[in-house]
Amino acid sequence: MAHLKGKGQCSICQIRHLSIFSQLPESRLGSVSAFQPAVVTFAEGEVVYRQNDSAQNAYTLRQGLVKLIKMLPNGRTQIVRVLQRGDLFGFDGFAGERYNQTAICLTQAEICRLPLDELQSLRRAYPEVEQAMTQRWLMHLREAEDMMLELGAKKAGERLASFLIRWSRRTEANSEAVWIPLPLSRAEMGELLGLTVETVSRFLSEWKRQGYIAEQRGSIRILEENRLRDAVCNTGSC
Amino acid sequence: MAHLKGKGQCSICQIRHLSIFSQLPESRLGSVSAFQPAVVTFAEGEVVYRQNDSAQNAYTLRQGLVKLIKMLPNGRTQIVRVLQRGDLFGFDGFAGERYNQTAICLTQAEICRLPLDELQSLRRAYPEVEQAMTQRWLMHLREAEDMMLELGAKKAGERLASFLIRWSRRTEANSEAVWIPLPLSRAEMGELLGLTVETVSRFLSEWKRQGYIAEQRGSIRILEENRLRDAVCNTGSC
DNA sequence: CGCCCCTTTGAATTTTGTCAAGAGCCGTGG
DNA sequence: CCACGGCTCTTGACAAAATTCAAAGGGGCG
Repeated sequence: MAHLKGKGQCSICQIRHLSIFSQLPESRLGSVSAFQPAVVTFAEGEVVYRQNDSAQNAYTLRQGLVKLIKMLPNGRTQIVRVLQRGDLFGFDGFAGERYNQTAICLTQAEICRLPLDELQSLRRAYPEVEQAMTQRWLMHLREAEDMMLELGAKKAGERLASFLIRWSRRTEANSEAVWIPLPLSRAEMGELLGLTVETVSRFLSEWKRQGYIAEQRGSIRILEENRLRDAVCNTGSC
Repeated sequence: MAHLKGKGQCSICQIRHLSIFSQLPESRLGSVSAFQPAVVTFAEGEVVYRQNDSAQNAYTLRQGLVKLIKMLPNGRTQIVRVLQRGDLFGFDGFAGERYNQTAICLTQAEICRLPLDELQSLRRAYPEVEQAMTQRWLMHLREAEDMMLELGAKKAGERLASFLIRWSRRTEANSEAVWIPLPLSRAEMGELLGLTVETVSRFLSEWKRQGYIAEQRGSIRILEENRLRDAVCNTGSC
């Protein structure tokens, strides 16, 4: 079960530079009680919040990975985003009253919990915070649009290949021939890309046979990014 | 070619209640020069701005419909949003320097042009404007996520059916048995839903034969919404 | 009227999903 | 430490879905 680790202290937080509070002068962080939010730890697979729950808190991811998913009544699932360190999520309360997705931990995770009303006051009080949030929302909107292009205009192999390349770039500047953690099951990659487990598995196996990629215990290595891209995106689709 | 109609006057603008300036007290609108933005008319098919152009202006749609599209190098395109009266678009300049999509008029359109730097000052000067913009961005983000679910988790018929239903609700509260303008070609519906012209055409023909929908000169009428939904979403997918 | 574009329809083909079986991996408990 | 049970992953064969290619029909506009 989710476990309250204690009060966080923004002033000494190691990921603050990645958070929406990155631009706040340090002097502002010391005394204010709003800057001592609850830090909660979650095990792999645990739910942070559920779609349609009433939205009370926003969260900042400190450690680990979290997926945001949406589900159809029949159970088919779509991952709409995979969150990283420093990402703010669960801010749906600013737009409606209920969460619009379900947040589930992909790995063990450490998450900072911010009551929405406090976050609202912080936004009002500190233009830096307001601006950081806006910046992120616009970025997310862009990413969501990019993802619509992936899902709507590319086929299975193209989607999977560009996902792998994007994923590895997101952790490593020079992504070729480096082991990159990829804690997503075949099923989860499928849910992210609108494919079945089997389709994902088939492409990955094929690329491993070809030597374009290598895989090991939840990590992946792109050996031949160009040939991977070429194999799949031969018509200029990536 | 796009044609400058003149200066708009926000104080007497008929769609102001739909715009990001809806909550501004009327007294603020009179004298300020920023509230006399350029009004431009476009013909069907004309481009308002292009992906990767440097972003100088944001726009508010006054009349007509506009699509925002993204394109792959190989020409496959995805419509990421269809804009309505009052919608703000082209605000990419707040997040990067370049437009992230191409905006094309689906019909003849009348569009209000707001230089981004002026809009930026307005945001700073008027919290109502800031708030209205944020509200819309969050809404768009939600819609984008909903669309990802459509594209990733539904099949052709399901996507098309729920698109038609959403589209008709968006114009009419009680959408059944009312003629709703639908100025999208088969190709465009395909680009929106990640399908080919032929697939779209086949489903629509079939539903017309079944009497679920009727069509006439760019308008559509949903005759049997429930049966349409049932026919396609039998497994609870809609 | 004739041309052009959009749409419809059919048939063949490709892509992806479904079903089923087996292999590999991991943690648990004996 | 090993065996067992429950997973995820892989692979094959088949089925379904969607695309592609081709051709013909229709409607609007010059």
